[in-house]
Amino acid sequence: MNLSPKIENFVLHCGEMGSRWGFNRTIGQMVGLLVINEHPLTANQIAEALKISRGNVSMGIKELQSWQLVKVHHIPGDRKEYYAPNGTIWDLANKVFEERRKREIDPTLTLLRDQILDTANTPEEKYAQEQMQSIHDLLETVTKWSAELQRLTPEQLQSLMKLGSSVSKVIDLKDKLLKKS
Amino acid sequence: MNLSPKIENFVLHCGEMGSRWGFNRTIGQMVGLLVINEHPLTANQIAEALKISRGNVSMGIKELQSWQLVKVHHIPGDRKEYYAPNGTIWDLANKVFEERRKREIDPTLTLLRDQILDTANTPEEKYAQEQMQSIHDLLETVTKWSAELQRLTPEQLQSLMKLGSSVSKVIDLKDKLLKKS
DNA sequence: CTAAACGTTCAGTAATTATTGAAAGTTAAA
DNA sequence: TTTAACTTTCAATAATTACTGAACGTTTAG
Repeated sequence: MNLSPKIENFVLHCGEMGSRWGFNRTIGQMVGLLVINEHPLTANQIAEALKISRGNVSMGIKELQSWQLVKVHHIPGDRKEYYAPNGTIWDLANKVFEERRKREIDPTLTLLRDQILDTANTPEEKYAQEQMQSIHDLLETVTKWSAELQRLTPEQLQSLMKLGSSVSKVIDLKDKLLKKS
Repeated sequence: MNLSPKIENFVLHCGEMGSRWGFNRTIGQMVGLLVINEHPLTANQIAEALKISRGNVSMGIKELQSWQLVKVHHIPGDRKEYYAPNGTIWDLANKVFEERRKREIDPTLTLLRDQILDTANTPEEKYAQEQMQSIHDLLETVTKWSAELQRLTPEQLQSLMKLGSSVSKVIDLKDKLLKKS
């Protein structure tokens, strides 16, 4: 398991990105490695390629499974587990979004709702609640939108983009149609 | 500068979120504190409220300024600097997105483009390039979309959401209109 | 000019997070 | 049942990241 410079470069970059997207560097590299390889890899191959311990691979895989990002393959007559990405690039990105929504946005929305419902005792609390309401509305809007986008196939999205239409134009169209009907 | 339990709760939560959004916990708390307070705060007030050192506040403010998230106020006859959020909640969110795009997405796109243009020497590299192409397309699509969304006011977005229309319906409409014309 | 009031920097240290590797767990072939 | 081939776990430790506080810089009032 020796990586070509090109592929190594990509894998290292995935590591840097991974640490900004909710994983650590090593786990980012693992995803990169799995994505870039056409065939599933064993834990030992991963350890060798990334020069990390076998135990670390095991923990990384566990973490990735909690994000639903990898799936396990088996080869008849072979007891090793072979790991591969759980879906297309698009699927993986969706899963990360979805999981982060669950872990970060949803608890925040709950907290904000609780605070907003509580009565404000002072002018400071009044202002605080208004701000929390803004954050709440923003998060709700963004999550609803991303849910909408996730429903589309990448092809749908791209064909829309390629039409060169801006979303605001589409919204205008929508508004016009609604007024007519 | 003593925080009410309600507000402290919010600020602590911002700390947790901050560490998942590209800052550290303390900086997240600083943003929370500034956002929740109607009036700008001095560095000492921030240090006292969050129970951190004066030096740490200075570093945090510097970091937040590099993200364009705070602005400085001055009161005539007062040498202290007063810090406040640089815009509405919506503005702040946009700035974070924008900054992360610059720092993370753009360099990734550059790397991917370089690799894709390079000639593939082996079948593995061929497959690797295909995957990189997918990632490239995904990132481009997502950034273009988020740019579109950023152009809209929160009101526009929310009114659209409240119509109960899914984006795919809007796309269908768009397609129909294009065929007719 | 001096002192007071503020902001910044950064070396040292504390806190947190990631990794290793040895031990224990699991499975299945012989 | 034993053994070999694999995976998992986790305490110890390494690596990274964040924080403090003292020293220094700057500005202005007296």
